[in-house]
Amino acid sequence: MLPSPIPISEAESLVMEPLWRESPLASEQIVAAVQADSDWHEKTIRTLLNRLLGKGAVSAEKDGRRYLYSPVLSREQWQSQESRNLLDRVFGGRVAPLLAHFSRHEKLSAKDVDELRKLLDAIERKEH
Amino acid sequence: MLPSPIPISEAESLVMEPLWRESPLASEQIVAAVQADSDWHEKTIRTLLNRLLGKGAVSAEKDGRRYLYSPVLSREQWQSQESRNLLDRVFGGRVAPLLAHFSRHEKLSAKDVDELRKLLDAIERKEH
DNA sequence: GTCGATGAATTACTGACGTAATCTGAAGTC
DNA sequence: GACTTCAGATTACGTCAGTAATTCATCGAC
Repeated sequence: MLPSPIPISEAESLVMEPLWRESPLASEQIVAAVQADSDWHEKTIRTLLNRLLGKGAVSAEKDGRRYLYSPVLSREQWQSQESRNLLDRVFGGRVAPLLAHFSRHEKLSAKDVDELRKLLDAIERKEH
Repeated sequence: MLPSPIPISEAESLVMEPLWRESPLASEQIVAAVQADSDWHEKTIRTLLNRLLGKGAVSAEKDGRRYLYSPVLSREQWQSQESRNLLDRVFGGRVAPLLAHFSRHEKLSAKDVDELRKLLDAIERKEH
């Protein structure tokens, strides 16, 4: 069974960020890390952390007087959720139109193009 | 100057759908078209249409006793907005990781792969 | 064993969104 | 011209997200 999607908001994803880089972390460390990239109030960050806990997107283990938090939702799972959501909502669930869109509207560097070509090669080799 | 983004909600995008297929349309036609794909109440659809008007995502021109509506935000512009939003929020603004993600996690048909190869060829030819 | 600090839990407020119901004004009907 | 009808405009209401402030519980300091 695929991991059932855990929807998190954009603000919540920014609180996941430090946990995706390193875990477990104490809330104080999370607050510090998030504040390095934003001007959110400590209270705000703790609220978001608690909501993530409520949703099951992070877990907490008691460490003496405080908790240590770890991600349950992985960054990859989240990226999958969000990508699939865009795909379904905006491109009728089909990948090719999305990629065509990107190739038309986003500047792809020569390096991007090269990398993509290698990806395609790898996919074809896998299919045969 | 790029068209400034007009954020619309998911429900609103479903009301744009018939207008993207054909325009202008009277509200009654829009209601009928949306109801073909959903069970929303007529009032709900008209409310969404009005919000879209307020946001400037559609325009209205008087036609006797009623209005005819046309999209201002094109489907392509909307797809661009949403794609860029995903890219920035989830993939740090870089295209390659997004595509790598798709190639790893989404099933691409042989036809998709072929199509993509052609796109890459076209891009390279344009760049030289 | 009381007091303050500090983390966690609870509560709060605003705006947007989903989902309508109600009100209004003009156009057609009798 | 009063009455109905219907499109559009206004108002409503619960929920969730963003952004906190407030309260509670516990642990260490005196």
